[in-house]
Amino acid sequence: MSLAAYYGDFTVAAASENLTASQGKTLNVLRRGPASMSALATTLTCDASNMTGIIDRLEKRGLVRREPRPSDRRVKNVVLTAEGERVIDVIRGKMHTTQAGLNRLDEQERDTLYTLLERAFVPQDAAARP
Amino acid sequence: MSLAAYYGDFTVAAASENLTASQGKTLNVLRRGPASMSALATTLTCDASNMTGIIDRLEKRGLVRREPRPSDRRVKNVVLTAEGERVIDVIRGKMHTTQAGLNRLDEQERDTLYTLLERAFVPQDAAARP
DNA sequence: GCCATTGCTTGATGTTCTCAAGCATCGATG
DNA sequence: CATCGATGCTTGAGAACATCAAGCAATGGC
Repeated sequence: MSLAAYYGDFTVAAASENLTASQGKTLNVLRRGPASMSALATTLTCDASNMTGIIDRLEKRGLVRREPRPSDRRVKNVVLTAEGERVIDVIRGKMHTTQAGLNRLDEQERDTLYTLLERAFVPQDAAARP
Repeated sequence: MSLAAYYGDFTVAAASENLTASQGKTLNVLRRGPASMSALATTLTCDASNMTGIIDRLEKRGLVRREPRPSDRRVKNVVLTAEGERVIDVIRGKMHTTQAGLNRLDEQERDTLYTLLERAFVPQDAAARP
């Protein structure tokens, strides 16, 4: 199935940087900007207690940083470090299959695809380009 | 990101039937017909030893059956049981978000979307309709 | 100040995932 | 045939992931 191809590819690319799929997805979400633990959990549709462990491991490797949010001291803002940014860029660059797949379409077709996906699946949020 | 929405939805639907995402994906693949352990592992981009455990648990719940392949006694063919078919149908029916998203497109747009996805991501296989 | 709510963490339990190792079968080659 | 490399699956160990219940700290309304 089409979408599985995308995720399989992402998993392989993430693994090449010694990251699990969940860690890769988390970095990918953080590319858009800092987010609280609960916001990450919501986006990745998992329990908040789950994010604690994932962020723990990413932080231990210096890819991510927990910062307090002054306006609400309960909240931890998770931020990509420079190294984290580098790693997620490398991963995205390595997604050969997806890139090759998208290259099979011309520019106008790619635009159409993105527009349709956006309308179908993203009610609230800006579209992310695979 | 658009594709994450699809999988989040699938995860929730699978959980409502007390299945994990991996178990749900496995049943979903088997909808197309029986497959060997290694074929499943390839499709789901994971290790063969991984499938053993997943199929073990699905089999214990009667959703799936291992059958020997007479032409090659090393191979185990994994087959959906009637109950397994019922469960995966329920799950697919529960994917409200995806359904609602696709309903936001008219028929011609859906066709375009499927065609583009197919051309971009599925070189070898028939297209699967989400 | 009280108290329900929210945000995050901890601990327990089961599942997933990967790797290395193992056993059985197959197919080809001598 | 007999052997031997390759293939299909399983097992076991160790890490990560997932979910739930419980807990603590901070918040905001009363």
